[in-house]
Amino acid sequence: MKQHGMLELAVLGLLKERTMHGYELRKQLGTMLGPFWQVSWGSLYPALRRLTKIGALEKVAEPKPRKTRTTSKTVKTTATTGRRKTVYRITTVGEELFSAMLEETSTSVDAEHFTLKLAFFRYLAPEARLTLLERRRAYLQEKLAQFKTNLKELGERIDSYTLSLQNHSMASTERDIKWIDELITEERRANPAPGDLRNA
Amino acid sequence: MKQHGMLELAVLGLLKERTMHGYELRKQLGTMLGPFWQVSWGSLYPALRRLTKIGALEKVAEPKPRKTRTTSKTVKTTATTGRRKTVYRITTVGEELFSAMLEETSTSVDAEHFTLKLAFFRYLAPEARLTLLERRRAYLQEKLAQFKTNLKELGERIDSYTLSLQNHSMASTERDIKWIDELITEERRANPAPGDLRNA
DNA sequence: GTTAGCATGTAAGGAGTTACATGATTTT
DNA sequence: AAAATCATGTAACTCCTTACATGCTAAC
Repeated sequence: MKQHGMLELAVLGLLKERTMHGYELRKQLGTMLGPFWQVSWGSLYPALRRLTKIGALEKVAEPKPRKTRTTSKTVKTTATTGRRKTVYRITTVGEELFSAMLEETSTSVDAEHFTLKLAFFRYLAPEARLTLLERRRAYLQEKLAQFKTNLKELGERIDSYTLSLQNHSMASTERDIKWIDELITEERRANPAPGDLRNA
Repeated sequence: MKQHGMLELAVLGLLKERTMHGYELRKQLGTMLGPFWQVSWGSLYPALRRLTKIGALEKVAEPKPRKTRTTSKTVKTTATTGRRKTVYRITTVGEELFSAMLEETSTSVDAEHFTLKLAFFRYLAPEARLTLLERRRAYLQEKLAQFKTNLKELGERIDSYTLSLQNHSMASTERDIKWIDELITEERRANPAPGDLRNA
């Protein structure tokens, strides 16, 4: 039971839709979560092994050891090196692990965790979605308050670059909050809470 | 010669202004770079030791070993444990290290590095500032293009959450670019390049 | 026939975190 | 006198990256 494991959550989530091999997985990661999310081979492949070892994934197509017809030299059967497309499929264990990780609300407040979970929101129950959105909102609001305190403390003795930085960061945070608000509104509209008599 | 060492750069930069002890340093870090930048003790204190060891910092006020008047029990001189406010000062070596790290353009393209360097922009030469700004701009533009490619590739089969995420991220990136543009404009206005005849 | 992209992995290490451990000083 | 906050540090660990190492396959 890992606390973090963002990569593992992402991998499991992608494999829920269809089987894929490592190389493909990496590209999909970039397309789904945006171009800032780039994983290296050095972390992806070990993650796949780990997940396979604990039974969350299984190899669907063993890379058939093939005879290397290396332009008629020595025809050697490269059993260990005969690797080509190790395709992975998620298991029942994996599905459960995915759900557990997705539902764990404790760590999901920072930008990266939140972004990742949002990408798999459709797998979450409506109430869990709202919880997450509200936690994220509260976190951002807290940071916003800290920005304001900072600016007062810094007062005059602050150079133009730092000031510009603070202002830009604050504005970004404010827009993030507005965006979360939109998501919350939309969420409530689609899944009204029991007892919510807004459209009576 | 570390490639990264963001923390060390930040510490040196703050100590350029005035001497500080660890605890104070941590708070200043938060106020200067925004509330998202929180370092833990477990990384700050080791960093201070490292910097001291290589001669970039020096302890300005040894924590005087004092007699612990522990309510008249055994009056023991706690020499090793008698620690209270280890104040650090930057040395000439440290100043040079700071400049070297700040001027190193290679790694400063991601958000965190860029933010950090911007906070110390006044210590950079105008040309170096422009170089950094333009590198960051190019990086963001590249990411923006990737966003657009992604959206085309994903096409229809994308859920509303992921779509919202992509759109928000793209909009953020676009605003970041605009902000950089403003910084560039302001920079050129304040320090016109030789041969720039804009205000002839 | 050689470059570019596909495909998989390992070893070493960097940068930081959490949890632990201790004690002083100030505020309530 | 208790609680909060100031203050410093260590050990173990996590997650990820870079650099290395290998080889296939398609395109030009």
